[in-house]
Amino acid sequence: MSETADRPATIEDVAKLAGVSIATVSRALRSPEKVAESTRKKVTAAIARTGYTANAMAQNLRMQRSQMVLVLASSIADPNFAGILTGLEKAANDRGYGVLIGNTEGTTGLEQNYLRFLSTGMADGLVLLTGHIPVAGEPQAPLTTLPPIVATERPVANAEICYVGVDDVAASKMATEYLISLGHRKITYISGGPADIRSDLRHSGYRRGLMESPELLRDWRVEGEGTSESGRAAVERLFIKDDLPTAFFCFNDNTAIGVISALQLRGYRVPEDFSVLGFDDIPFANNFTPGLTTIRQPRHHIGEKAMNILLDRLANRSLARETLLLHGDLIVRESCADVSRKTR
Amino acid sequence: MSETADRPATIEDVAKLAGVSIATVSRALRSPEKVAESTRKKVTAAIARTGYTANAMAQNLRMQRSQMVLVLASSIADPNFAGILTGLEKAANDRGYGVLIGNTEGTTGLEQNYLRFLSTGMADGLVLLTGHIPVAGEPQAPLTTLPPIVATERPVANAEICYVGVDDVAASKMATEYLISLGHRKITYISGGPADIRSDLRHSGYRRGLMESPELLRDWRVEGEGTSESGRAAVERLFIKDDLPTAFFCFNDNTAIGVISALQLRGYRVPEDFSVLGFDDIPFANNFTPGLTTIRQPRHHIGEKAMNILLDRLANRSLARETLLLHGDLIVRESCADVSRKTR
DNA sequence: ATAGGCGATGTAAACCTTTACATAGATCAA
DNA sequence: TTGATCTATGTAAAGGTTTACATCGCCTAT
Repeated sequence: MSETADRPATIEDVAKLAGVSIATVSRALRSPEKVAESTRKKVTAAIARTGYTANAMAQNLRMQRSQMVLVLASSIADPNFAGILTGLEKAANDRGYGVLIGNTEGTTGLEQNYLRFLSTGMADGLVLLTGHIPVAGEPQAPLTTLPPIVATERPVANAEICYVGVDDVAASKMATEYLISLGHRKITYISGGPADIRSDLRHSGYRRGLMESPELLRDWRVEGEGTSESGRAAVERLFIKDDLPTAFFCFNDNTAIGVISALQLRGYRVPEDFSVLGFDDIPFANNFTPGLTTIRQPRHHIGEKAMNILLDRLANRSLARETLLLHGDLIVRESCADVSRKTR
Repeated sequence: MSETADRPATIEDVAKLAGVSIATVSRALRSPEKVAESTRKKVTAAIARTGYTANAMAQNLRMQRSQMVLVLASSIADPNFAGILTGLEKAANDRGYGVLIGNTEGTTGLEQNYLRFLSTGMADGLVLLTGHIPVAGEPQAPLTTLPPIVATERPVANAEICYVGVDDVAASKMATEYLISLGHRKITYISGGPADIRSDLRHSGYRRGLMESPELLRDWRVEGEGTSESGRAAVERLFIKDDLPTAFFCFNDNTAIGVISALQLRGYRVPEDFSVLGFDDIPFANNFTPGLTTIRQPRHHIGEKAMNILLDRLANRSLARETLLLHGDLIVRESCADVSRKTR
């Protein structure tokens, strides 16, 4: 196919071969209706012969954009990350954009560093999974003017930023109501730590669920950190106090797994002795024994929506803030049981 | 800090402010030793005042590179992916490169599409986690000349391509010897499917482990697919045949988890009745009950090494093929027991 | 005193596109 | 026939860098 060239073919090579000017070649590619049928054919043929592909750097320089989006995440290893990234990536790819990833590990130093992609024009927009607006710092340019941003996974506190995520409140309310419907009357909420906004949202959803029958149920929050260790620890603290619920609604699946294993370690069975309900539906929830009853986050969908909103804003320069809360499904597996079957 | 400008400052703005030519500004940044101390100071001051950051597109166009690497993976959700990506990402970032990710989902269509980053010069190099060289196809430029490539996670068959990964053979041999040392004499290997080269490597490591005492042990391979479902299915087939091992060495942790849950479902206990050993040490292996004894892949390290090799090649244009096999550690948890304690 | 050398800086080309504007030819109406 | 209109194409500028080469002082050695 391509000419025997060490250096990739340029638009000029194509023009020469087709016997036209480079402007015509460019037009033949970008706005074919502006060039005569016959000429278009000649150009197409020349492109095929030379194996020409437009140089993205030159295009982007000229057009003042990069067709690239920066995704900033505090932990790539987070079980939710892969699913969201898949969605982000698909939507971006469908619209000719590329996804650049930046793993901040929660440090502002790395975060700073990734902002270079923004300040140098290497990325046109930003997807935030960190939960906070990147801090402007010394070493790099101050980024006085941030590009279009959309947050996913976790909302950004105190900021007018687009957000796409699961409807934490509604989903948690649904989860709690489900536990109530199974006959549970003593339900604790194991939190995800004070720093995580989502934990508060889920807590408030839980409280709304309880309000259905306020005379019977008490708002009972136990602190966790969103890890399975913290789930275990929470259970231990409850046992020490000797005040036990019949059901646990956990901030996330990791916590739920910790809770279950702590209970099992003490010789109790789930769901026969205690019911445990998680959040996220991480890939592993189904492989765990017992299968985890949980709220499924539509991760892929979340990612897709988020990217599409970002790219829309990039295209329109529309600045309307938009918040999109997606429905989370209750996935019933084996970790919750009707309280009447409780044997303890 | 920065001038009140709608448009980002260019090198020209800096030059004007500092009273020098743009060449001098460029030199002050890229080869400071070539410019007089006094001038350098003026330039630095001007840069600070304008908030100048060099335009990456212009730089890259001029220098004929992009400082970007494309990572092609068949599944972002693979439990090994996150760890490797973290390593790739860190090494790239340390050396001023960005990581562009492409999720092929195993389809050649998407794969094709991502190659545009290569043919347009948007990426300088390629990290392959797909296990095969991308196929040259119609729609995009034929990519007659592939950029520097390095494979990780899984080697590329029949190709002279750099590879960085865990030493499957050695690690599997070690795993098998460990089972033997626990007194097991009937050990099956549950494979990862015929298409996966790594499965064969691990199988051959397993066989080498058996060779220590060939008179006692038989090479016993059962087909799986690397999923927990396939692990479950493999166990069921063995029960139907009524020919059971005392220990299972599984292609990966997912399979091992499937094997264990199938055994538990039939009322057996692990490790009391059967020992099960996995591979990968996925993040979940530690949260499973029983804790999974497995081989740990040094994912982060693998990613780092792979990226560094790629960037070295990018810098030197050295074409020497290099294969780097990293040591995998045996992580002893609870899923394997001494056969003398077997109760069945 | 003067040639030669050296250090610091400027000039301009090159990297590869896109696109506003200019031009040329054709068609058409009066 | 002539001017107007329209279509197809070419010319050249612009986008922001880097860097080879030219230039210009100044210092030093003869």
